[in-house]
Amino acid sequence: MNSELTKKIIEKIFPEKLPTLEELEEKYPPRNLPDSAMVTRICPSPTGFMHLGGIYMSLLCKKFADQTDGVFYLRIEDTDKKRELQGAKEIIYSSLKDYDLLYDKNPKYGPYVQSERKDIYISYVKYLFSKGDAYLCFCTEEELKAATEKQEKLHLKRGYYGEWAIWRNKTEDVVLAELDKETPYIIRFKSHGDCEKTFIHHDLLKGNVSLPENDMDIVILKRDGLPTYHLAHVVDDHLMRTTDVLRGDEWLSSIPVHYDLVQSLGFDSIRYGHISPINKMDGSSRRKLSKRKDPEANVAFFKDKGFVVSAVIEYLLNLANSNFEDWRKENPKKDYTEFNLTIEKLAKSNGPLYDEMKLRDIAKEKIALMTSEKVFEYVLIWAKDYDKYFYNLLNSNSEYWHKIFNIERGGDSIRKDIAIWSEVYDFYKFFDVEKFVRTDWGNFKSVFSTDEIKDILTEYKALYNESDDKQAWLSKVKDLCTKFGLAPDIKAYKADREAFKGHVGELTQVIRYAVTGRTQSPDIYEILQILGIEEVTKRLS
RNA sequence: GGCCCUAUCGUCUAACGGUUAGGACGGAGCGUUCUCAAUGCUCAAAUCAGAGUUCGAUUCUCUGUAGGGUCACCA
Repeated sequence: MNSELTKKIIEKIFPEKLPTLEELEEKYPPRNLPDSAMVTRICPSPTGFMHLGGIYMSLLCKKFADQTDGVFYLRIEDTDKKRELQGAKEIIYSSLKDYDLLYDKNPKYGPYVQSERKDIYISYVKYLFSKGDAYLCFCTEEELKAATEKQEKLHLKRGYYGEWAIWRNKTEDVVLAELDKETPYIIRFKSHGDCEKTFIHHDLLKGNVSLPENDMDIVILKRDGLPTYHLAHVVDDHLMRTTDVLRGDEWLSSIPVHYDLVQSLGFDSIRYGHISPINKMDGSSRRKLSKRKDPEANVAFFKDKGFVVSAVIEYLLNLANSNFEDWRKENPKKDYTEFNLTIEKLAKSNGPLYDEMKLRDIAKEKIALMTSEKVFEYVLIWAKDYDKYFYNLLNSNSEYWHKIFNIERGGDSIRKDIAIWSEVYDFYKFFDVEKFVRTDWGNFKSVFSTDEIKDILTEYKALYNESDDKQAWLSKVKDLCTKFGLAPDIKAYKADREAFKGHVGELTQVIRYAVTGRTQSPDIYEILQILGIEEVTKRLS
């Protein structure tokens, strides 16, 4: 190696003013935390929307940090400027806020946006270059593509390695000549491994994994002067003093590269845990939740639909540690933050299938535990953004809607039929007096004829008294049963089916259908009470 | 194709090498109830296949099979 020429190259390709490694170490000192504290991070790319998997990962990282009095931080990985989308960063910030995933913003370890840390990466690239662990590569994309095709034809491993790494051992004067010609270049890492040999990676989730040593001369600095993920994340995780990296298991196979880089940079190695992503069934095969194909991959989906945030969180927690469900059963009122998440119990099998039924069940459970005030509050917030008509309706008569949401709430048998806020209006639509259309009896199935139904309604209208309590109300209904040949109670009917046309249910069905236009509804007495005598009379006519 | 990961009811998963293989969601049925929801009870439903180790294997080993991941100047 000709050190004079090397120096010349360095002068040519690296800016003069760069922070030195010593300065960086000093600027980002080890964190003053107990040994057991976990420093974790979530590193999304601002490419469009917040993925459910991102929330899942953040939730786990934050919990582990919180449980150990550590630190959870957010780093925006925007080194691919081509894929970056306007406003995407803001979506990340607001999604994390929605899910109450507060992250550390201590400026001491910032900035937390990679494009603002360019000089730092270049310093390390320069360091690698100076020690002979990096080199310039002047290959064009066409050349690389041609090489890959050739490798495929010969059934060889694809990539830039060994004898295929044609710029790996070029002499300085050749490199300098290309630089003089201003040929575009990238910087590659000079790998140290032999892919025939293996080493053991101790994974937090998967245990000991035997992997081949790295022999790939990966790109560390791209043509646009920004680092690749591999280099950037290794540098940042070190300087930000990260202790535990939890990430999708699609990264497991790049561990050899990262390990090689860490060694070469002289960093302490940190712990990695590779988690299987959430899957979805696509025909007969399962696949990762896809941005393009699956609306539920986007966390905004859950907001749109009106899923309670805590339900989504608990669903994810349940996927992470299946004992969460038992804990929740024993501690129905506790906040999920009190649950102790453990790495040992983290599901290490294949990615779970997204199960909306299960999510809905959790959501129903959550809503059932709310007071009517809370329900009102949540519905209002949802409707404000997604259903203006309903929003105005709620505001115009909030007392009325409070009563509606209080139907069969707080007693022994709490209703559990609302899972998402977008279903609320349809469920209680018949309370919308303005829009209520007179019941069409055409499809009504009953033991009674049309004339009999008319009679029932007339008689019922006459004896309905708004001030009756539930007992009085029920006994009046039962009285009417006798008159129309129905059994006042079901037991009597079952004892002697021949003696009656049916039981009390037949009669309440007529009333229900007249008042709500439906054959199914919550407690009919409460509905009558809330609608008020005037409206009831109108609907019974 | 190379390398890596994974394999228990339909789904999410439990089970120091010894259990009638447990729970939850979903499904079915019954009871209760004015309908629905809820609730209570009951039922159906699984260890991928084959070898090996062992007194004994869901659990350990190997082989096969199947699924998933990864092989970018994207993360």
